[in-house]
Amino acid sequence: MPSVTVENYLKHLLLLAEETDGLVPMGALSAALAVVPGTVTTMVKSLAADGLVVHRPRQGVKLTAAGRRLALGVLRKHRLVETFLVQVLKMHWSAVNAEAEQLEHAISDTVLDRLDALLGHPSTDPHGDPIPSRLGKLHSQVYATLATCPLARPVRLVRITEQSAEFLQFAEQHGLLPGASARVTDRNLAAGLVTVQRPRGRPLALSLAAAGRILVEPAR
Amino acid sequence: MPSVTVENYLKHLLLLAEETDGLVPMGALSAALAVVPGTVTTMVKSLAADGLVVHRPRQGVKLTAAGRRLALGVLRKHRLVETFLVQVLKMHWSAVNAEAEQLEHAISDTVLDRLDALLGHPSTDPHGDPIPSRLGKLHSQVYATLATCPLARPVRLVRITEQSAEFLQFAEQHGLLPGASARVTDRNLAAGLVTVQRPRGRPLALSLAAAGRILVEPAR
DNA sequence: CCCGCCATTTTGAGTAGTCAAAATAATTTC
DNA sequence: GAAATTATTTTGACTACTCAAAATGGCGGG
Repeated sequence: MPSVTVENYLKHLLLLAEETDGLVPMGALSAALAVVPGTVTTMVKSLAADGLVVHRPRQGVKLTAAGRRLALGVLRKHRLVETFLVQVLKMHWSAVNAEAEQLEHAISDTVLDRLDALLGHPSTDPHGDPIPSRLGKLHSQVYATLATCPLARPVRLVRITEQSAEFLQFAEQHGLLPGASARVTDRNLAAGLVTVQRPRGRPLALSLAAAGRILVEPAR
Repeated sequence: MPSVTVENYLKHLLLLAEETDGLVPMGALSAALAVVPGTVTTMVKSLAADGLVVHRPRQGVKLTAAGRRLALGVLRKHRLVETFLVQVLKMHWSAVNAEAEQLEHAISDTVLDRLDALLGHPSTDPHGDPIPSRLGKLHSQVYATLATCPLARPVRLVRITEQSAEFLQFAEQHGLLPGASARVTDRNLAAGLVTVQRPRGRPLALSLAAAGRILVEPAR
């Protein structure tokens, strides 16, 4: 049975792999886990010895098939627990990430399956992030973001890829929830500013970085 | 924040204190936690240094007020989680102890309060064990058991103080659930045997030890 | 009163995970 | 192409928890 620590290394590796697409640099992992780089090196070598990752020294790490399978299991627990906390316990979506961080390591597969059924086998969590299936399929679609979508066209928000409670509260405050409609009216690369327009709302300015965390699809 | 290990030491100490009423011998704790006695000695000394227990060398341990408060918190989580697993997720009561053993260390007070409200603030868990209140009150009543109650009088089962899945399945098989009615028709101390009669059932023989784990109150 | 038994404590050692800081590579800069 | 910067790895040390096995203390039986 993998330890809590191992599960966290694998989970973050999976999350970082989505972005960096290939080898994850040690520094990125170190930052994500909030441990010093030396610790990551040590730990990654032991994960490699267990066949969960491959380590290219001085270059980075990536998951093996076995490591990915484990990581998907943890991610599934995390996102199903989040969904439960919001839908059944009526918690605020900005608070559930921290809670799920703990519970994902304590919940058994048996309990998870019951939870899944209770929730009606949801395919995304409250942030719009896809929930891996029991078999470890992750229907990860490539979406545009508010930083990259066409100007002036109506879009629907599908996913907020940022977990910090502050950001999520800010997003909600301005109606930027999964499912909402909007339109990017202006994008100023030089200033790093994006202006979005919500139906019946005033224009809202976002940093390019923030806009890049909000995934959208064409409306209608 | 106390570690999982510390929480387990304190919880088992609380449970054992109910039985031994006073100082818990090191050996009992060692057996309950499934670690060698030397480990318990070391650990208890460090708990004592933190003011969570008092250690009388060569005699035993007991909780301080601070230790008891923490232990009651853990027990509350354990029993509320068990109740949730049975009532909401419809799990079998013989399986939930093992699950709760894990979850009790991962669930926050916030989530716990919501769970408590969702369940309607129950006062006992599915085994009939009392759930400590949020303030740490444990309405522990003194009950008779099938090994000590008057002969021939109708009684109602209120609580099964044994968590092993095998025992619980056996109990259920014969209708020995909290809430059920029964009558002790015979008690043979020499043979260590108790005979109980359920309404519309055949007489059932139990060991004295098993009978002592089933708490009852006078029916009606 | 001493012997032996049992529970407990001590001692020495191991595992998992972590940090601080020095050593080493790789990459960029000039 | 040497020097400087930055990422990574090594080394040595620490914490929390555990076990095995030897030492100790208390107690009942003779």
